[in-house]
Amino acid sequence: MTDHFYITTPIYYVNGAPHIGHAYTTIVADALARYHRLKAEEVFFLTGTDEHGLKVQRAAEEKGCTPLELADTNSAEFRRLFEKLELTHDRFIRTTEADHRRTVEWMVKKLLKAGDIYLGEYEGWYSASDEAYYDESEIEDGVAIESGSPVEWVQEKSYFFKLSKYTEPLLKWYADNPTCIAPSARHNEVRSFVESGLRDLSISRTTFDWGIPMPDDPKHVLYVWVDALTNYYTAVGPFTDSHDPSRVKDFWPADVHLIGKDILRFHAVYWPAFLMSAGLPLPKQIFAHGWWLNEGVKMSKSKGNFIDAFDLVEDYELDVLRYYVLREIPLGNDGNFSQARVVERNNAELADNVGNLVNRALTMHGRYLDGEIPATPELSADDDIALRKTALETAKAVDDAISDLEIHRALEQIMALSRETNQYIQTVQPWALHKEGDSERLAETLYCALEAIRFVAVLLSPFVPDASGRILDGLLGDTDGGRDLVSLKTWGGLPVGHTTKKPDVLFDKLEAPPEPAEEAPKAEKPKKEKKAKNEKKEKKKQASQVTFDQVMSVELTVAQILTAEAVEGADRLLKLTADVGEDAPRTVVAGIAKSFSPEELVGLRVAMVTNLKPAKLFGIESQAMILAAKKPDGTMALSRFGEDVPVGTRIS
RNA sequence: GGCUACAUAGCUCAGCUGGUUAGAGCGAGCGGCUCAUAUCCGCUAGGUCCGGGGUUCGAGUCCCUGUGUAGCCA
Repeated sequence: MTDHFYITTPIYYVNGAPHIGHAYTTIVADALARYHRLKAEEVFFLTGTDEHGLKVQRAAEEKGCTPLELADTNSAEFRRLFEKLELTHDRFIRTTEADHRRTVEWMVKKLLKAGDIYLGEYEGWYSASDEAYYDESEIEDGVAIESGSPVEWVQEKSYFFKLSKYTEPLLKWYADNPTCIAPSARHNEVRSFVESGLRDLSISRTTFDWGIPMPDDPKHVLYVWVDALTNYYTAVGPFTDSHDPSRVKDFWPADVHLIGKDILRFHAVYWPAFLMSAGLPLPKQIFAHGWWLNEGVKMSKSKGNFIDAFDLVEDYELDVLRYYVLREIPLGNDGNFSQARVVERNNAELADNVGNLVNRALTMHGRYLDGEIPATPELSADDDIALRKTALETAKAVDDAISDLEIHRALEQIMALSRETNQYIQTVQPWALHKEGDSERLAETLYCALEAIRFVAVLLSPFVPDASGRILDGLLGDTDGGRDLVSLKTWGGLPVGHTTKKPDVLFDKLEAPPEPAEEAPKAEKPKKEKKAKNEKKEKKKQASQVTFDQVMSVELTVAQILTAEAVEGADRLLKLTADVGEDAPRTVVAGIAKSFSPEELVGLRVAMVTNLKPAKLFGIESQAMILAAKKPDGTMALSRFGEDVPVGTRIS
């Protein structure tokens, strides 16, 4: 029987532009979906948009269009993004679609039938822009403390769901299924929340009408959660137009609801309670991932520093973007999105490690064996056997890591295999075998290297699909098989006699982004210019080139630091005096106090610019400039000279 | 204020139920190869495992406590 795998992302609220968070969740889900397809499982990957609610209704009023028109427009943006990201969702669901409405109505009727819904009255401080009620303690001066948005006292009839009734069943579910909420810290968090007692949940509103009406009481529309959460059931459920009865059987319950940590409670408490009430099986896992910081700074509406999802697509190759976000942090942790780190990961791991491996191996294969894949060797050499062992173990380790949703670990394992294959080549030295004319051993070693590369490429393909595909195309051409995870159960899957073809450069090396100016205030992110990548690169190149004369116009001198002291009131400045080979020492103010104490500087011989126009800093005239390198972690390093270089020596 | 995590090499982190000289990647230093995208390979890093107390023959690994950070709750 074929295994089935059902993975969902949240549906995204059509209120505002897609940002890195939307892209991230959906890329992760896409990678997992691709992985399971590669295991020959049947996969259903669902994403979509949440389109009802007061905020959309109001925004539409302001724009002078209908809520549906606004939803159409904004939902299309998400679809456009996912198309650009080349995501492989099986359905993009919209809560305004007819089958979803049918499903929600069915769901509410189930809850009614279970006796879990009653009409009550809700009142409280309500913020329309947050679509949330706030507790008295969360209000200050008429605004919600957390979001800063205005609140008003609202009183309305409302239907309630008897959430309180499910306190014990939920606790039992958590206890019986230790991984149903992940990571484990989230499991604890949810459990302790539920242990503290649950209040019934208001599920309808009368203050707006953009939503799915309450069955038999259309004055009420269903408030966000019953509507939105139910989408997961809609997509594989019995009310879709296709009415394929096997689908709900095969795909329900979901294997993973992937979510951001901000909506954990709704998924880990409300949703299972609804399902219990409706008599449906509960999801196998709800996994809450973390958030990205923008260069170390938390993204927020008030700061306006969200990383625009379309900018990401513009700035990076898809493979590189995917690899970075999947590799850099464990799913579940917060992470820091740093351009410098993207470059490091790309250059060190994708380009130098994998890219160069493929290139060197296929070059030798083409040159030494005319690109023809030799007969599968019986392995006898220790090196060969060890490589095979690592390859097979890596495939297993990757599978284990993925089933725990430890994608970063899976990628780490794949990188280790690539690294070991480089080591293998270095050890067996095919070029030497070629020179010696040992064609038998040469064929064996190249076979092993290429087969290991096949493992790397297949394993990498859910995460870095384009480059992996190109490696496999080069290796396998249009021969059958060898491209899926099933083919990695055994070693020796290369098509014997087939002629390989070296792919074009797999991963371009990227240039490190310029360091942000030392003293520049943390301003909003500068508007990104959306030039073609090549054009950008070319520009950078030109800007970074100077003429010989320009270089020579800078007077660089070896100087010895004589004294050093802190500058009062400036935490990164030091006042130095330095012998530059002139009659009198010069005074220099240098911005290196964060990295060096005055004591450790005295006596050092360093490089200084000695014809820089003097400048006053904190009232002290600086008569030269010390050269320092700022490392990625922000600390500084000085160029240093030994005692053998006389003070005052010109550097050129 | 309550609860729950976390605090390990310059950086990012592994270290399961306690047990020989605490690991990886990156960065840095040195050396080697030349098939390769100035790539690759090898060696080197001597880190109070946040501070303090305790349990134990033995603790980074368990307990208590202090400090710091994060999340959830009130």
